[in-house]
Amino acid sequence: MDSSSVIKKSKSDLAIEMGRTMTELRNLLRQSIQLKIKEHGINITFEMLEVLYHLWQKDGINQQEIADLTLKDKSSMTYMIDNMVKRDMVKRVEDGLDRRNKLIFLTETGIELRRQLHPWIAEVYDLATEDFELKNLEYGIDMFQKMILHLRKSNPSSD
Amino acid sequence: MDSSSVIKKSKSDLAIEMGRTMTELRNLLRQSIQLKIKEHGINITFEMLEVLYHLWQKDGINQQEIADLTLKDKSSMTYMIDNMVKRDMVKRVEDGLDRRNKLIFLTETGIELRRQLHPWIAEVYDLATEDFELKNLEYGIDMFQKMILHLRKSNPSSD
DNA sequence: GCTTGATAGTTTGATTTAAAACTATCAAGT
DNA sequence: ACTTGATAGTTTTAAATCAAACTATCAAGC
Repeated sequence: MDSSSVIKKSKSDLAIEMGRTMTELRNLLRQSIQLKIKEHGINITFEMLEVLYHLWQKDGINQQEIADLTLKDKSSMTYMIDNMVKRDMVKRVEDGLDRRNKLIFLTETGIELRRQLHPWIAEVYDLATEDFELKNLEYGIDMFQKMILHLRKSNPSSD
Repeated sequence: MDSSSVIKKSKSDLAIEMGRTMTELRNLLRQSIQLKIKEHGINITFEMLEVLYHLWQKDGINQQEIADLTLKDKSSMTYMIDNMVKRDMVKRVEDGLDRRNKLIFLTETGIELRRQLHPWIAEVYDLATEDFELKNLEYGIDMFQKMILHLRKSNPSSD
């Protein structure tokens, strides 16, 4: 275990390695899902799918809320929603109660897409976590959230 | 543990949640490091730093290898290296042994940057992993690599 | 009511990214 | 030598990204 033939890595080396592995996994997940979408000849990007995913769970939220959920800037969201409106997946509706808001609702097309796409997403994630226990995943999530807390503590500006 | 008052999440729900947390952490790491760079008035992006990081460990590799290490497309690397050459951090050298390759070497400036930047990177990662044991990190890396293996198995094209 | 600060969305500009089509080069088998 | 397939790099194009400056609206306190 501590044999001299094994190169010893420092904690920050390991942390950097974990960051890299994390990115590799995320790229691969995107790639796998995008491949599956393409195989079925659907004209939609991975990023749009991320937005749809949240709308399927809660329809009629505003752009800022979607931006928070997808961890993107609100200006990116203007661009994204524009694009999704063009492709008739969602529609913008003025909020009568607060006229600053534009509420985003799924169109029939957007609702219909769920039937096709949701199983594929689940399939990819299930494949990735094939031989995992629930508690493995919980452990991972917990570790990340701890790291996020540490970083936020020293950099409170970051929401 | 299995109380009816607790909402039960499926494995793929948890996997998706982990994906989100992962992205949040990555954004935050980038943000923290970029802030630190900016505080010290250095004109360099996080992405360039990632390239430098690998060159500091092994100088004189080709663009494709850097792309693999940083998990980016080779066309992104053309753009990136162009930019870094302009800022005199690296130089392109034709490989006499294989004329397809352009070997990337650090300039004096690029070497010098290590002294300043490396401690900051380590500092951010150390902060993030403050109260972690080495084995926590190893556990996380191991979990990611398993997931990557599963995905690659079913999608061998993805290098 | 009016001011002040916060919030939602947009626009603009610059950067980063990947996919696809392309050129050049190498390497292996015939 | 010659073909064939693989590999490295570039160019082009379309998406996606964020920061900063801007408009419109709300909400709280005076």
